Amino acid sequence: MARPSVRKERAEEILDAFERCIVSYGVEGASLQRIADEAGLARGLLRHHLGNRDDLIAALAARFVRNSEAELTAFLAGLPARGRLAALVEQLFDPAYASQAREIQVAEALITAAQSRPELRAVMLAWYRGFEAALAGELRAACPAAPEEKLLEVATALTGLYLSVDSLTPLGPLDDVWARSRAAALGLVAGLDGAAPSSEGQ
Amino acid sequence: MARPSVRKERAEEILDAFERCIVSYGVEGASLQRIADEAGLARGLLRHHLGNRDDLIAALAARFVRNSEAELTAFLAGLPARGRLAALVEQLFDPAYASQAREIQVAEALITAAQSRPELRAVMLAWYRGFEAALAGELRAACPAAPEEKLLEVATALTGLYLSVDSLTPLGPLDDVWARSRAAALGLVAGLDGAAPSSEGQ
DNA sequence: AGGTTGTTTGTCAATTCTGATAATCAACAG
DNA sequence: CTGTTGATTATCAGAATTGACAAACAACCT
Repeated sequence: MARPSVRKERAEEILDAFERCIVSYGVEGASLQRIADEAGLARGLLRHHLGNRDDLIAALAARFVRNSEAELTAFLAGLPARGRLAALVEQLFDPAYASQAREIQVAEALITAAQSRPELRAVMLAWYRGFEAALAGELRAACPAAPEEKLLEVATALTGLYLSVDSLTPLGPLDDVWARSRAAALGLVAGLDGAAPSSEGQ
Repeated sequence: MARPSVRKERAEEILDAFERCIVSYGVEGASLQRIADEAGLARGLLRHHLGNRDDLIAALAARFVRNSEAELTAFLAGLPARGRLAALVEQLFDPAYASQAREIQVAEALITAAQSRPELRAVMLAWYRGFEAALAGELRAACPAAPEEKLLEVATALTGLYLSVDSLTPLGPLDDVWARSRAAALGLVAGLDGAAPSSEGQ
């Protein structure tokens, strides 16, 4: 019938640019003009493809949750069967693997924005709970003998450490913080199967 | 000479309002108008008392570090001699004591802003390092037998958990996250003088 | 070619934000 | 009371932001 649509691609590019701006300026500091410049598009196209500012934020949050859950699933699926938990922590706290650092900074920005945008609250809370639950699931599978509350405790702690270490990236490399967070995370995981740690050390 | 000055008080009120706006909208989303409304003052007075926007941010960051360090010192000084570390963790992760939650959210916002405002980077990095070092000092005094790297590891982890749990407050109460973070923190501290840790160096 | 649909550019007005200055008001000293 | 200094209000112009619309343009179909 008519001209093929690039709407999907453009929408992705715009949301990518939005994320880059959010990392630098926060949600409320990312103006439409900045986003358009960052995406290399005219500002009017943002409106054409995704709507006004609120629509953009809603679209970003929706895509963020969708992609984040997919990445997490893929990440967990890629873990080896043996030494699984160690590998999980190892990669989670590897600054080289931290291409996801931007994702986490976006998450933090969206959580902050939830303070003045209640419609984001449920979305981001569900995201957080999903992340926590996914880690808890891994821990549960690897340490079936550990008490449930202990599993949740470690899952919460791993999530928290992961969030915080990524949120510090604007301050610089901080390799020692990454290393110590990883060491602490390994210690927490090792404490799950008590005196019989399946695989420790690196 | 002349009329007594309220500059100090006004400056404090303005910076308080600035902090409240930052918690809701982030540093770049806190416009001068919003700050003025929040403080109940005319926008012109912000300029009169503290200068332009950059001056305000600089003043806020300076006050934040100053106050935060003073509060931390007072907090540590108020800890009991016996069961000191347990009390420290207990209060650090007590949502009731979380009047400091706003302070931490301000810290996170300033760290985010450091991405686009390099002059904040050194300030906030020093703040973070100071917090970490203060905790490490407490741990060192309480567990002189523990290896230094282990002390730093736990100090980093406690700091990270504390930052992350506060950064989630926009999502709601999350009492379980507080409780589990506290439990994990207590576990980390207990591991310091427990069985000889096979600390894998880095 | 002609028509249809999607894309891009340009422009518009309304609002907000920022920096700056001038004028007004309030407290106090002499 | 009068002058000085600080606090407050009022106002201004320039820039940025946002939402909205219209016209030009490009790709594809019949």
